[in-house]
Amino acid sequence: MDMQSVDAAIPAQCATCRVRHRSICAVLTSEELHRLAGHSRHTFHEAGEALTMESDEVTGYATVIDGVIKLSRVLRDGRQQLVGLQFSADLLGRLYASESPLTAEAASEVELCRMPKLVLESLVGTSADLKQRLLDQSLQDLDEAREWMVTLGRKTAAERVASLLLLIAARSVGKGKSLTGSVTFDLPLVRNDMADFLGLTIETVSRQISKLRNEGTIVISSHRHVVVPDVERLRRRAG
Amino acid sequence: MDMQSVDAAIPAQCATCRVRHRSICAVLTSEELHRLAGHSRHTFHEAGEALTMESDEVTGYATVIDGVIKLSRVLRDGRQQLVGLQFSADLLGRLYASESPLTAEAASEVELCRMPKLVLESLVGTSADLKQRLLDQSLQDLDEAREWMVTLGRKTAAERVASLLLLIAARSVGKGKSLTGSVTFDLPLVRNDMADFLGLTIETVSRQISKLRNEGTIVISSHRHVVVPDVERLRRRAG
DNA sequence: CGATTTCCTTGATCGAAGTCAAATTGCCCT
DNA sequence: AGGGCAATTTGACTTCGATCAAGGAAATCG
Repeated sequence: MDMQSVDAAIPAQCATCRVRHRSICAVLTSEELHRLAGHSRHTFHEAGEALTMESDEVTGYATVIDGVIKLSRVLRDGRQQLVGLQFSADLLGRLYASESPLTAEAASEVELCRMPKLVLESLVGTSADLKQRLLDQSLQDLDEAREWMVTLGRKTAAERVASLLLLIAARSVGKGKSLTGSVTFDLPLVRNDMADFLGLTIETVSRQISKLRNEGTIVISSHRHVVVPDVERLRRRAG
Repeated sequence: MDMQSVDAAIPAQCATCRVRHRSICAVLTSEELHRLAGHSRHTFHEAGEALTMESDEVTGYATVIDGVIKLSRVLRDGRQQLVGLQFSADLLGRLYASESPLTAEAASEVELCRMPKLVLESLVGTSADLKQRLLDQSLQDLDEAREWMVTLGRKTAAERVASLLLLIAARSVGKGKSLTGSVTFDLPLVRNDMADFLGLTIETVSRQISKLRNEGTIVISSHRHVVVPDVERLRRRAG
């Protein structure tokens, strides 16, 4: 078996996929890829579009090709809390749940690769590698959720904002890469979303950003573009 | 193969185990049980004893036989946040981590069934059922962590205390059982632990408990014993 | 059994973040 | 380029929970 034939065996739509080597598809054999690709299709969504509502029946999963997705929960009286962000290559959807425990909403323009619920689930049943990958991913998501519990429970407003900037900075440079020196990125969230992620009000978020800007920890142009001249300094501000 | 011979094949120490049918051991074959039991031993710990420290090297996992364990993270300046509780039958330890991301401390008297890291991990590699079970568990832990993020980010002090009482009440009646009518249980946490779980101070927790007591939502005798005459009413107070 | 320590409650005051209100900025769209 | 709208910033004031302080109830121990 030479490389040529292996490559040829990959579905056409997967061969050009930008997240092919970082998504769950990275652990699938070409045969498994075919099984999945035969039922997959790409969809496009604009910022603000709801992708899944709390308590909705779950009909499928999706890999995030491009864009950022907000995961949130809402209390009966309307108070909202973001509980996670999903970036490029992440898998969207609560595995095995018949109804979604969360609301998923596009924070930016989003491209998804959707697949039917049962197709992915049966693949999990037959591929130990895929199951392992999903286990690793959910353990890491759990670590991140607990880390964020510390932010929500014990940090000041300024520390929370700094923590969020760090989190987004880390994602924007790419998973696994070290975060040092200076970083530049665009915020995928509007102030309101930041407030909902941080358990604060929009006014408090704005004031804390101004404070970080005034003390030189960050430089902001046009509300969305952020420059962090010294990541270590921002990290100290994050508590 | 008759039932007698199957039962006989179970390790002696497992045959009398109180959590045998609820812990990860429930999905193991008798052969796998033997592999595990050969390297397992029970340990006993008193309230307040540290079981694992943040950044400690992880040498093993443990099933909680009896008692309650606090999982926490501490900021450099000493602020502490509980990020989870582990009850009877739960598995203690972050799978695959070489160093613990959390501190684990006994909240009450605790009995553990300890097993070496590599023994469990190799069992996960060979048993699809075990891997599935661990995946299900970590997905559920993630759901709970996110649920708690809502509590920490968006609820008032009174709602947080009510939420914690509900969480403990649900665990005390047993997983999967419905929680309605009236419930009675003992708090496994002192006020200080409650405060650290809720992102509040001990004084605020005490005041909110007094408030819930004065309005008749709960009845408390001797600081630890709680009666909830109407669970639905407590649920409304939890936001 | 009384002494000591730890845990819990309650009161008085303070401060960080929330609320209400009013600019200001930037973006989209003819 | 200008008008309109949504997002953001900033200011004035309020409030909820933190902090500081004291006293009371329970568990622990000699």
